[in-house]
Amino acid sequence: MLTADRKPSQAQTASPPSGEAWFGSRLSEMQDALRDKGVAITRKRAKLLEVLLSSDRHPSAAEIHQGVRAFYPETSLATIYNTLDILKETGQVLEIEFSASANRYDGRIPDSHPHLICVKCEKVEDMDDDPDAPAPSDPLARVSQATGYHITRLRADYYGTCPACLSASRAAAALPDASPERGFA
Amino acid sequence: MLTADRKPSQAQTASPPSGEAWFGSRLSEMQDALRDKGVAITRKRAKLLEVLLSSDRHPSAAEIHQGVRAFYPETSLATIYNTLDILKETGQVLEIEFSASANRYDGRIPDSHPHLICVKCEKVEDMDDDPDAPAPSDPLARVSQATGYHITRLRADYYGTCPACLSASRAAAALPDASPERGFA
DNA sequence: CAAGGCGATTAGAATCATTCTAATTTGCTG
DNA sequence: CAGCAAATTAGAATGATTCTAATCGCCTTG
Repeated sequence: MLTADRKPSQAQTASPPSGEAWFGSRLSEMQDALRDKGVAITRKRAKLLEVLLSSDRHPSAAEIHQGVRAFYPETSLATIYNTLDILKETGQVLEIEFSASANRYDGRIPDSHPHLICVKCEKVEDMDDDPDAPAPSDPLARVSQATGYHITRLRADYYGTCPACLSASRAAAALPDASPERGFA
Repeated sequence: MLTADRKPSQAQTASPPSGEAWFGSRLSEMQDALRDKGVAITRKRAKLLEVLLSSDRHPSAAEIHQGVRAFYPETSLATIYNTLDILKETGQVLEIEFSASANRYDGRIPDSHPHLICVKCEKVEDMDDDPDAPAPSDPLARVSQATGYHITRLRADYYGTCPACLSASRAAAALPDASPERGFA
């Protein structure tokens, strides 16, 4: 089956595999990743991780900022973005991009996965897509039916390096200091 | 099979079903949609459609602006965004959102579909995913293998209205002028 | 315990895509 | 040709994100 995070009333939640030791283990994973990267885990950064994992609403940078500020009022937004960048680099956080509003962050399931996004209230939910579902048919209809959402749009994008850029960077590896690299995260 | 738009050298292209009458028919579709919406198809708007369909690189608003300006130098960016909004509303254009850089637009295949996005050169290509492919297994590996890209991330998001907002708007329909609606496009 | 060093943090400025605003122009329709 | 609504414009406003340069805090070493 295919499920969306629901209010307590509903059955399966997608995000936390089960709802217990999960928090602690994700937290250590993230901390380990930071340590491996060689950056310090300061109190503010630790709190940021906590806020990120505690929220089930895929918070924005500003929301995380507020959460950290509740404990360390002197925290600047720059610190949030800074730490979020590091977490992105280490694959510990998934950035859900929007152009018209603020990005949202998912620290619970850092791997690529589908989301359910309400275009009205801006809720962002994790989604589980079950491999052994019946008929693939129309994904929009299938997801609508399974989640109770009225799905109108699917966004599926693969990010990577194109063949041309791959060979360009291979060439650059030989004689360093070559072509300009612009690009998406 | 699964293919990406390639330079002339390569085989299948994903976007134009075949490469002939396609342009004209897409153009009429878009124009019809605008007419149905009751908005005028001015010379600038007509040129915008042309620019959008001529480009195979998923242009940004600024790039479209330049393209239209080549013919009507007095065109303002506001007109571009304005028309793009109408096209989005009518489902004639697909917006590919980025937060760190400008959005990109796809007028060739306005329906939801996956894209291949090079994180280095920022190229955006349409992708065809074939239903009768062999093993689903790891989508990243599969797409990498099929396209020559080095795929590192998949973004799959479903957009729609959540159950709560659905019932809220049904209620609002009864007694109009109710709850604030914020939301994504 | 002092000095040095370096990463973390900060406030605020800068950037940049997008949206808004208010005024002007355009192109009908009668 | 008058009148009107839609289209268009320049420029200001917004808002998320990034950058900058200065300060701070903490750890190590002498």
